[in-house]
Amino acid sequence: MKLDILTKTETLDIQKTIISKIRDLINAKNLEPGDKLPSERMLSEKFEVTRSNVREAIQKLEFYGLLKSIPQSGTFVANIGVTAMNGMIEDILRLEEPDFKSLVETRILLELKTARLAALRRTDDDLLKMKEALDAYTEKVLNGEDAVQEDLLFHLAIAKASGNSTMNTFMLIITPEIITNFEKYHVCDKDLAQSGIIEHQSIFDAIKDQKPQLAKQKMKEHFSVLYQYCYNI
Amino acid sequence: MKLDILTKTETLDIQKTIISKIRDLINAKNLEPGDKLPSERMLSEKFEVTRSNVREAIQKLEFYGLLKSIPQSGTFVANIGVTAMNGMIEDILRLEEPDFKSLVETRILLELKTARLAALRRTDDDLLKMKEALDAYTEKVLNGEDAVQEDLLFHLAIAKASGNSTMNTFMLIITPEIITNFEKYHVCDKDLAQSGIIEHQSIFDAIKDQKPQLAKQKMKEHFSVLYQYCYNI
DNA sequence: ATACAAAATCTGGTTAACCAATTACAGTTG
DNA sequence: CAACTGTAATTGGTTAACCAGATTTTGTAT
Repeated sequence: MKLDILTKTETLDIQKTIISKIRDLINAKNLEPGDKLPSERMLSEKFEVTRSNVREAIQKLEFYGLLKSIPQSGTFVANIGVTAMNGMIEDILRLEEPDFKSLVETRILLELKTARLAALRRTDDDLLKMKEALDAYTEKVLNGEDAVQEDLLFHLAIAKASGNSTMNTFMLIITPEIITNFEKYHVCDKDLAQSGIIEHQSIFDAIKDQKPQLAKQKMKEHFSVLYQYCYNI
Repeated sequence: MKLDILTKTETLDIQKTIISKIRDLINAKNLEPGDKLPSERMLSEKFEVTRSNVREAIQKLEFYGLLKSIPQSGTFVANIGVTAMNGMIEDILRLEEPDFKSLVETRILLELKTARLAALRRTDDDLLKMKEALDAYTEKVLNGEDAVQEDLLFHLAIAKASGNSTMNTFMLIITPEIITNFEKYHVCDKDLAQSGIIEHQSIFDAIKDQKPQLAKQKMKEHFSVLYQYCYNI
């Protein structure tokens, strides 16, 4: 029986409350970029929460670039004005958990772009890594084994070859969630994997031959089935 | 004079070392999805680091969906096989800090898409919020004041209206970094802001009239100057 | 031998004390 | 009076002890 351990949702609610209180405080005190916030201890006392709670809230705002903590000195308002600060905190507070449709939509957007960029920028080393991932995938499928992981690694190899570190990071962020949802909705079939070999090969060839438009086109075809599927869930 | 406080880079290096040791351990013990890792205390002893260090490393791997901590029970390998696990950890370890070019490239990709989606999906409430942001921006510019924040909030309002929570989150993540770099490289001029009024209005109208292709086109024109600029840095 | 119950142990999470660097200020000196 | 210096208070970060729930082990009765 649960007694006093807070659930993840409750913890998140506390965090959101603290964040909005920090926003109110910044507005009330008219703090501008570079100004110092009250210390963590004072905030925890003022808000009647633990210092850990305050720290987590600050770290979240730091992740979104709104605050900046400096050791043995204090926490400061980042170089963003109050207007943007208020707007962004509002957005952060209202952020929903990503739904499957939104994930797939974003993945396709990113993958079409990374395929195109990879065709333009891939190094020989990138090509080698992609070939390895492609071969591993092909072998698994031909053996009739599950190849979801190898599929995924081939796509991540393309993202890396795109030379865009931001898109690479974003792909890494959404990939595990995509996998989880794939398994939940049983998206991947064996016959899909079979046709996947040819499609992957086509994408690889286009990138190898440095044909950006073709690479994008082949990636689009690769996703066409998935796209339809996800819009019907 | 610095004595024994570690810099942020050193802390990050320790974290990367721990992450790769966790990967080695998973491989050595052939841990599969659902299997339990040794406790944080054991790991900290085995790796000869503090438990805090181990916790941070685990939390990072949890962020990327590779591990899952359950209170009073243990840390478990997520539902991702060893192959994908190894590949993703390799990618995570090699992740670079995002460069400005990569940020702008990604922003443009996202904004073209969110503009299009917003034209398709915007609610009346979305439209109202966008109008408010647009008016605030216009007023500032006409008064000859700096309007970077209002500019940004208009774009974030579009991202929200796109109805895609993942893209919305990604926009929030890159926005502060974009601002910082804008200020560093002095990207925004006053005359840019002037022409920005007309461009923003065009984008807004297209979204209001639910013309996705036009919205995308107007957004593209809005970014054309920026695009050229950033590729010359 | 088996089923069940109770206690000891182990777990991730939380908290409060502690750390060293910074900062503010009072005191001192020229 | 100004510049400097040493000391005390303040800061975010770190650590070790603690918490309560989960797990395993042990003991007991059937």
